[in-house]
Amino acid sequence: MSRYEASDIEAKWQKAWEEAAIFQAKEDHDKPKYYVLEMFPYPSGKLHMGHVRNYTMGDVIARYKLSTGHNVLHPMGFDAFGMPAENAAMASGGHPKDWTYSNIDTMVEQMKPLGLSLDWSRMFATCDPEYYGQQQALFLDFLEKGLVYRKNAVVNWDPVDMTVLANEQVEAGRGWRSGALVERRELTQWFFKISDYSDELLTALDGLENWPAKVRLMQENWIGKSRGLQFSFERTDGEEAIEVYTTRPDTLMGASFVGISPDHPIAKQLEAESQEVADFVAECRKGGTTEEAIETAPKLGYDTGLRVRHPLDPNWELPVWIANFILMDYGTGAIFACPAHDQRDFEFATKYDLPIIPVVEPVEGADELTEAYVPTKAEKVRYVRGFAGTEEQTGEDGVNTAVDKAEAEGWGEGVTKFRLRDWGLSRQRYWGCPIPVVHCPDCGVVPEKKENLPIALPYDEDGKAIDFSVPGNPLDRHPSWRDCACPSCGKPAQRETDTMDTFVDSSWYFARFTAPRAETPTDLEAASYWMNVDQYIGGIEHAILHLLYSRFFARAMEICGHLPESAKEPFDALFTQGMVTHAIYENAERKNENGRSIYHYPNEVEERDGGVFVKETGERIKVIPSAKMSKSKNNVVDPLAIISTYGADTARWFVLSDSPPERDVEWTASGAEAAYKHLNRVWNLCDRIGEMDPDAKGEGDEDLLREMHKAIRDVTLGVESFGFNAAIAKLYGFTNTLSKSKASAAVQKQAIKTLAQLMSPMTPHLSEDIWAHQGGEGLVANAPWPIADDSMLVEDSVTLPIQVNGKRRGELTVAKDLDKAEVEKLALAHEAVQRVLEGAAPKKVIVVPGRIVNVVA
RNA sequence: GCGGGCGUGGUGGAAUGGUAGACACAGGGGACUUAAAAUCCCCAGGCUUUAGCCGUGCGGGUUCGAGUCCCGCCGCCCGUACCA
Repeated sequence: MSRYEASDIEAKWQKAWEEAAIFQAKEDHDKPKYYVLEMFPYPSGKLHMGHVRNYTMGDVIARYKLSTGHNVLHPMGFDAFGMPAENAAMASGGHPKDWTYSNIDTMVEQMKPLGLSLDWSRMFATCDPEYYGQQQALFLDFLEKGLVYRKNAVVNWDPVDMTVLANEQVEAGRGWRSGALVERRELTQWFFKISDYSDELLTALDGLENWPAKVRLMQENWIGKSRGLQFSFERTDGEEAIEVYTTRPDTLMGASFVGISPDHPIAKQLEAESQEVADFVAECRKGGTTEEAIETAPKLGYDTGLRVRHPLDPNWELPVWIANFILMDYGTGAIFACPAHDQRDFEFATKYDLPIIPVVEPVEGADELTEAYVPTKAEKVRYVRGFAGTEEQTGEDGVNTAVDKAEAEGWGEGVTKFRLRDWGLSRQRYWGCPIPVVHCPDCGVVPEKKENLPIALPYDEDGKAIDFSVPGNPLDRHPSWRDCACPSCGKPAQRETDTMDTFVDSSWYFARFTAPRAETPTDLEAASYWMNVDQYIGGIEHAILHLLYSRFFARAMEICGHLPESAKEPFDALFTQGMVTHAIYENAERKNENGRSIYHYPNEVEERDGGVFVKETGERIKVIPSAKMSKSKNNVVDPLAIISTYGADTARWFVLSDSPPERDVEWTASGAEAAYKHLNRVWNLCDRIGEMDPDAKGEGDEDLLREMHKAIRDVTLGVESFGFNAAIAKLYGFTNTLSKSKASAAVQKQAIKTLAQLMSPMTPHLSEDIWAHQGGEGLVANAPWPIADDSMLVEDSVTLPIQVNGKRRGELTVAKDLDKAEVEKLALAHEAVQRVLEGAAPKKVIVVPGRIVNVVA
């Protein structure tokens, strides 16, 4: 009997696949194409279990599709620009480029042993000049089509380091390095006009049937289409009126004040005139730029002293307040506040003692307001201070009649607005794709010429390495790179030193994979053949931004002729997988010198006496289950260690087995061990069957074949529906059946070969070995997927549970097609039913054929 | 704050509105062994015992029937436009 030596067989079969080049994708119009893509990783330098799970899922699909006669494209690359490389350069010297490419090498080394069916010949990194040069060409094309423009936008400003901070570099309102209070500051920045596509991106969501409903809903809410009323409040001082937008014009008679954003032109004018206003606005600008920071900040207001007239009653004057929770980016940057029916306005009015005037109340009558009354728009309410429509109507009708009336009377206009803002792509950083424009004193902003692309990042500065020890963007202080000739007039000019948001890099890589070495962004023929991505797999954290930006990019690329019209929605099907988690072991008896918790590695602790303890010191451990793997919590499990102990097949089997793919999976050492034991059982089973006399007769051939066909049906269904954990449960079941079977050698051999095939998407190496051992032809990776024989799946009898009043009381085994009346008769005659009925007639009997009988007593 | 999701034994989880706990892990018992490991077999939601009762985060509702659908809470996770 031989032993299962994973490392031997895995290396052997990986070599065989490579030699046969079976995963290299070529256009082949005789077969249906299938493009499967997992979201490409950031090259952190460490592969983690989340990657393993993500890529294994994609690999199962890719290998299954290969077996079902598809021409498969399954590429891999790296999302290689971004802040961690600059942070590493800051922390330990070196250059982001060296750090990144060395990490990529490491990660490829770590990925190869997994035996993924990837076409490595198509690999690229977004920091390759060949890639980002084509991205610069796309930018120029977009610019020409009017899809790019410049405007002012706010950034996080660290006043001590004098630098722009990313949102994640702001911790509790302070810069992460300097500790200074962060301010919001305006800069001129580049934008993609994604808002041109708001309606289109919204309505097209309906066509994405193979996307999770939750992702479509999240995008729908993010785009945020709303219909409301836009109108003006006349100022009592006769100056320019204040224009507001509201989605609840029906509550206009509950207006308490008019609020403007601290960034509103009127606020800016007052800021210039009054120190008090300037101080207040400065206070408002403290803190980060995130929506969360702004929305959760304590509400601040300043009464400007300005007064406006209510549009429905010229004698009614309302004060104008500057309020920190009003965003200049949305609507007109000014609102009217109705505290009675908006919780934010309610809190503000309570704080500043402004009137709270109810407009609507529940039809059944109102209590005194202790918080804003906010009924849903579909709910029928009583308008006690309405001005349009009937007294009792739904909020929706109230809004519509209010808009109609305003339009008829000429003081307002119904307007559709979107929450979606244009995509700011400028980053004041080095390690990104340079924006290919030049600032010329005479010609202004001039696009770079395409023949000058790529505008490559400088590696050094006058022979010295780029310096990251000082805050700010090294491109800004790099004269020999920054100084250039104007592409238009040839006079001295300066390059744009902002680089692109890394979301730009990931918004078209899927298209580039179809022709990764093309001299243009895409090769239209290759793109037309391979697009769309048939199955895209990635984390739910990308549900909105990455996927929305990619949808926009596909449209913009289509307009510029880089993608066919059919690729406007680039991802036909989307699957969002969960994270890999691991328990955290927190020391329950001790903190470190800074008063922070101490976390222990899994191998530092042991379980005994019903508790968990540190092996060395015996200190008690608090176990926090299912936490996201994180370096700082010491709960990261290294896939390489698992692979070297058990092999890649074990790691692959385990990450798929225990949890539904869309949910988080908890990594447990015992789970990996169990997966390994199972693969050993399969190995031994193969050995045992291989040693049987080929002519040996046995019993139960028919039964084993039936189970085999059921396994084919169930595993196929599981793989096709992303029910990998369910497929694996079936494979456990079938393995147990086979190992107990006394069937003839020929049938057992057929069964183990089928088992190897069914396992091959998950455990490709072991399956190849079994396949070869049992005399299978060629590679199992190329073998056609088994098809279940329907005639073997038919059952002639069925066991029905019998319920009385919805409670299970017994069961009944009957012929499959026995008619309802007969089933009812048998059920009523059942001893358990008789006992409950006590001779009384049932009120009702429900027979669901093939499923259940329920007797209502 | 806002948007989205999730919550089932000791653990991971299964269950087109139709037998809650499949399949595993950990646990208990047994076989094999001088012994152990490995392997194999059996048991196993809780509480009472031959039959029941209680059980899918909490509280309501719809239904012949709810883990599943609806309403209201609680907790955790993701996103919140410069983390990728």
